[in-house]
Amino acid sequence: MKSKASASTAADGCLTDAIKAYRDTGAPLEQCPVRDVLDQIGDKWSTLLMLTLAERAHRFGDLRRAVPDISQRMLTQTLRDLQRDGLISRTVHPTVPPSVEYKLTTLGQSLLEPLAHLIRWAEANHAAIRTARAAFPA
Amino acid sequence: MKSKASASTAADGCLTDAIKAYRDTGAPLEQCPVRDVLDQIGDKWSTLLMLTLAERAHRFGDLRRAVPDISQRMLTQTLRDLQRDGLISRTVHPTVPPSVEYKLTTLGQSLLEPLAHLIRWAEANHAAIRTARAAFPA
DNA sequence: CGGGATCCCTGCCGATACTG
DNA sequence: CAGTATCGGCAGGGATCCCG
Repeated sequence: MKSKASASTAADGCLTDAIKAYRDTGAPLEQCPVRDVLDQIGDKWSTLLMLTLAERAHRFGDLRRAVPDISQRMLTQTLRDLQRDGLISRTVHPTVPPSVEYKLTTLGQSLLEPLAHLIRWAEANHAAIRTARAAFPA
Repeated sequence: MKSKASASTAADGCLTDAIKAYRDTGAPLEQCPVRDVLDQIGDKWSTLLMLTLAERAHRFGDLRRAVPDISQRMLTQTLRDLQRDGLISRTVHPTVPPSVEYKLTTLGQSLLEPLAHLIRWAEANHAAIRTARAAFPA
């Protein structure tokens, strides 16, 4: 990595290496890990549910109450997608009425750490973004 | 923060605090910093362009070549949105033919650091995700 | 309680053509 | 070269109803 004497950490150089290295493989761009992961966590609800489950395991109804503005269709679907990718586990307790518990898997918990950085950045810089946005001409 | 003796870092506790603290303010959920930022970087091209610009400043055509599968409509639009949020700068050189240079702002560069964590996670765990995905019943 | 099935609409995004 | 303008598909996602 060429030194750039910038204020940031080692982030600069490493970032695009990932993309370029992948591009050089000739593999279809759609399978790029960065794109694949970002597609998943970039949807409307995944991250929010991950954060909610980071707190503690939740039942279906708990999640609805924790994220009031999600439709149960999207709740079901997002949970299934997260489970499909191995980020959360789904446990059915054969009680009556049924009870289903969702919790993060080890893989899902490992995602929390990079997410935490992003969230801290969001909180720290949200004001700056909103300011820039307001100052921008229509 | 209650100790949980989990394997992860201090991530767990801090994460949801952000959401909950915001929820408690009674402010509209739509203005939650986490949601707002995620909405922006979660779209199809923003992150990819940020990463490309992390390498070096690019002209419009350079970006098209660097990200081959983006339409010029989305390139224009995504660049404008990123500029609007103060993440990149747009400099027009009054040459003929015109030349426009895009580069990260300081704010944009600061976003690279949390993004780098996410990308490293994506690279490290992409295989696990694909495995889980393949093993999941239709 | 925890979903599945269906209807429908918005807006994201691609393709194409045109301009300074 | 660096855009703008317009059209159109279709997938993301909400609302509602139904079921074990």
